[in-house]
Amino acid sequence: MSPRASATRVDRDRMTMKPELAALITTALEQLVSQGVLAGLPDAGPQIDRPKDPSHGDLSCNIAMVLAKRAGIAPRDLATQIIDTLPDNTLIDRCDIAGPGFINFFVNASHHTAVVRTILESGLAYGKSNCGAGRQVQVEFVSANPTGPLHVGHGRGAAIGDSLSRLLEATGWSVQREFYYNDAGQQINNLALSVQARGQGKDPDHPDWPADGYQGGYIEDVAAAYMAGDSVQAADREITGAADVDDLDAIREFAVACLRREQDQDLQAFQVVFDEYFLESSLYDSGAVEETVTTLQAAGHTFEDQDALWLRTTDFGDDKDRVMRKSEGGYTYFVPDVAYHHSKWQRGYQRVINEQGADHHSTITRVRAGLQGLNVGIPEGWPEYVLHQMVTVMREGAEVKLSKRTGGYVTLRDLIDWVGCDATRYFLVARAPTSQLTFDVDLALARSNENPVYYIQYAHARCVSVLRKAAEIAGDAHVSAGLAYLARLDEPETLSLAVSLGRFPEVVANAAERLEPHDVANYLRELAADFHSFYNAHKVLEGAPETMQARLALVAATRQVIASGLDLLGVSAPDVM
RNA sequence: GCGGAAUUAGCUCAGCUGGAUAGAGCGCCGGUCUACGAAACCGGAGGUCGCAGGUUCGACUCCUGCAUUCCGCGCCA
Repeated sequence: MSPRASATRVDRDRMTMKPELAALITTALEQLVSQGVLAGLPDAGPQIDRPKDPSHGDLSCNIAMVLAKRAGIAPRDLATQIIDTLPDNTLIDRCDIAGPGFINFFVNASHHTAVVRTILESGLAYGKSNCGAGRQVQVEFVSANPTGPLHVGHGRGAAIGDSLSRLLEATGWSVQREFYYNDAGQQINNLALSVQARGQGKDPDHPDWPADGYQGGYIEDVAAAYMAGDSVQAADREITGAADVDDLDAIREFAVACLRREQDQDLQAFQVVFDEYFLESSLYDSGAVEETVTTLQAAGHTFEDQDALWLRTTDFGDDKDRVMRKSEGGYTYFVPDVAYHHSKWQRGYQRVINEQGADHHSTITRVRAGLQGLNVGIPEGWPEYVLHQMVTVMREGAEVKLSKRTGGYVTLRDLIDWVGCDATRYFLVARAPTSQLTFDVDLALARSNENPVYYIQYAHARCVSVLRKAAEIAGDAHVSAGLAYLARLDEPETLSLAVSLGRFPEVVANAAERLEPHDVANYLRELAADFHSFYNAHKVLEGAPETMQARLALVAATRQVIASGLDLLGVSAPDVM
């Protein structure tokens, strides 16, 4: 286990009752060692799980089965000895030995409900941790070419990348969000030629239409604006159309600005904000591309063949060598890619995560190989990658393949227009990145519990509604008063909700460590279900005042956790729906 | 052909980095509102975790092979 992973584990466990139990078990094991029953302690601490089946207790431990062989004792016998040796404590009410040798622990109910106080006292800090310890991490995502509107795949990247960033921030990392902007290279020429052709009144059926031209309707809009002399204000530039159909440079600049502006607006509507847009063109301007080539040459990793310059990427695990400089003199895309990642390293990011579509997966080996070839001390597995699979869009039972704006692919803007920002973000982030995603537009619009976004948001709105009603009677006093009566929270549905609330810090830490934001989405679905069950089983605003106040505190804590969890996904937590 | 990802209920998907009788939602069947928000809740039926081996106290999870699907595989980006 790496030092980092080990630090993470300790940090995560500190926030739950797991470490308390782990400490008790470790004490017992030490005792057994001193008695000569065990030869030594295990390398890692005892593994403690939350059983799925309630009859197996609140926590369980497999340590007896792990140590049985080495100790020469039957697992169940060893389990008995461990239980008998456990120090006195208030955490565990009782424990069982089950199956082949599991030790099942039943936690005292007060430890479950105590989390309500913790949540209300910590507020927004509940669920956060500090295993990042303020270290820097860069997350690069979206990085779309400025040749058209963002498509649904970019949307998935935006949702995952931004949520990852939020998770890392919540676990103590200092995150920089970066968008790599491919504003140089052949595809930009194709863009300029396409706009020019439209400016000349040609359409894609015209015999002189550029070979790799972009055919979408948005090209016509750009051409019309350029010829009309419109001004375009994008985040990093303002350009006025020169209206000269022969000036390809002016067209290029104008078109890039137009599409940059459109992407900016899409991302704004999606509530995703970047700290830095890194321009590919700057790598040429600064000489970084040239420098990359000469460094790789000096390091002896290149060779010339058929008038081209090659990098021996096979030295670093690639299946074949790659061309760096084409025989006609230009560089392949992979050279600026290496220069770009080198710049990340030079900027001091010892940890970098690239969120990309899985269709780019073959560049990973190449980029890493190029970075190794530079021989500047970059670790082999640097940078990290999170790859997401394709997205298909379904509507009324059929796949949607056409979009008005592009003439082809469905855009992120289409999705936002159809179902709103919240539902779009939730659905795009709620599935494991490695699985292909079917985005069902009708499902995202449904207002029932088949739609998890509304299901979770509805739970939040319900909490707010109850709290509002209680406040009309006695202000906020009820909630704080309830902390004195948490022992009243003793029904199964109520305890189950409290247990779920207590899991939140583990879920956040684990999702951040595994770089899997969908864990949070799944957790929120379960938490909302627990809340709805509790809500239907027990009237909050009725019964004994002490019970009511305790339940109000529980509701306030639930509201807090749902809001925090939704925020990690970039989804709003409405008070009313 | 090579590389990557996937394969779990009729459908869409989880499965906590090896644990106990594999879970949700939808759909299907049956219940619950003169209402703290029914956008909700409760119950039922539904599975050979693609197939075959292996590793071990224990495999949906790890390893090997096979099958199927998707994505890449240019001196394009």
